[in-house]
Amino acid sequence: MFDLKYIPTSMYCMYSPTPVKDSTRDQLLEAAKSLLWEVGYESMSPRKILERSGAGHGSLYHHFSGKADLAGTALLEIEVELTESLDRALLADVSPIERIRRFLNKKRQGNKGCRLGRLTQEASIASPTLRDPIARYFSHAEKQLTQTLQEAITSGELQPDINPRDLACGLLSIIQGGYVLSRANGNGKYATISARGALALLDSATLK
Amino acid sequence: MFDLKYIPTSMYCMYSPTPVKDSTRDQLLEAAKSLLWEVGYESMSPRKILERSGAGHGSLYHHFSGKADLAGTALLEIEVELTESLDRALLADVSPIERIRRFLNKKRQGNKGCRLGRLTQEASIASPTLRDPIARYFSHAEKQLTQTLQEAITSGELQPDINPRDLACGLLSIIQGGYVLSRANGNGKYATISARGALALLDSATLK
DNA sequence: GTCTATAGCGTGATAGAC
DNA sequence: GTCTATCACGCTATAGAC
Repeated sequence: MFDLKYIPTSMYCMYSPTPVKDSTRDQLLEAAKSLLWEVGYESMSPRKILERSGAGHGSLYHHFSGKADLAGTALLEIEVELTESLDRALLADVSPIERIRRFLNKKRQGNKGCRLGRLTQEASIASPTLRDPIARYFSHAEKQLTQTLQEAITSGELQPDINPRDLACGLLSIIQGGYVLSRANGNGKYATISARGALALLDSATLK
Repeated sequence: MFDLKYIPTSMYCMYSPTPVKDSTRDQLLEAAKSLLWEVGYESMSPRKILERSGAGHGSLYHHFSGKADLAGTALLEIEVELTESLDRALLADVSPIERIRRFLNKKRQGNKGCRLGRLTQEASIASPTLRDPIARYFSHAEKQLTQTLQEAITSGELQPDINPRDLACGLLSIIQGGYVLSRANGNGKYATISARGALALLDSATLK
């Protein structure tokens, strides 16, 4: 049996023409998703979730087994959203290198951090409920970028002596590290500056 | 008057032939430094600090005004240590590009994260006590890397159309992002893989 | 300089009425 | 499905004896 309750909110549209986004459960999820981005998992107290969602104490523990369960469900939705966004950037409607550029040029909120990457430092991600969505997203991103870079080599756009997987990880890291620099310097622009550095390097490895 | 109490432990050797590293205050600092690396600031409770250091409750609040003060002092020491390590890698005893390679090739503990970068996601770094040492380190690193890359361009090692500051931020980001990937994947090797990607890109931007 | 006792507060969850 | 009351616990800090 396929329990509709466990389908991420962002996927409802695939199954229902009128997605119910204003149920108490959904409001709890939206509150959790925004708090995970703003303050992370450990600092996201039930109190804050209830304040932001407008839900009552009873509702949280009725719809979810607890904080970890709510966060895990929220992370599943975030995973879907980020994965869709990544796949859109890498859509094969332009040349492989052009897709990579589109990915690097994405708008990013440096001062807030990556919605998944920022949770990576917390001790609590040792728990599979929290770790799995994060690990799956990065694993998918690595795979898709590697494949796109491999295509770029095959098509003669990129120097053939470059290891596509190493470069894929390097590019993913630049994005994640750009967030770190942004927060360290208290200046969201560092995410953009770092991406620009990556674009320049990529350019010099590109065969004209 | 220059208060010796505020000289980072790692600098004692410069002033005294027999550095006192076993005082209760120093034990508290060492415990805080290791905990900041392992669990971060917010999860570093006074209880854990006292357990690890062997000090008693009274000592903590005698030597420091509280948790924030202790952490701030510990961060000052970490800042000095990381800065020294960076400067050693960039020592001008080899060619500029070779110095950059030495920096990228440093041994790193991917599964633990950067001792300063990992604190970047916590809400508490809004406080200057915690933010300043982190911001100073990254600012210094950006400056030193930029200068080294500029030298590489001047000496004809690096393509002149590359913006040294953008690239400096890109390289710093790759290191920081490598830590993020390592923790996301639960595999410390990603820090090395990302650095390898950076080295390859740098190679292709280097004039042979 | 270190000890013990204690305090106020927030967290994360449970119980049971409605 | 939501409400209020309540709980045990850990956090961070203070007080005052020694």
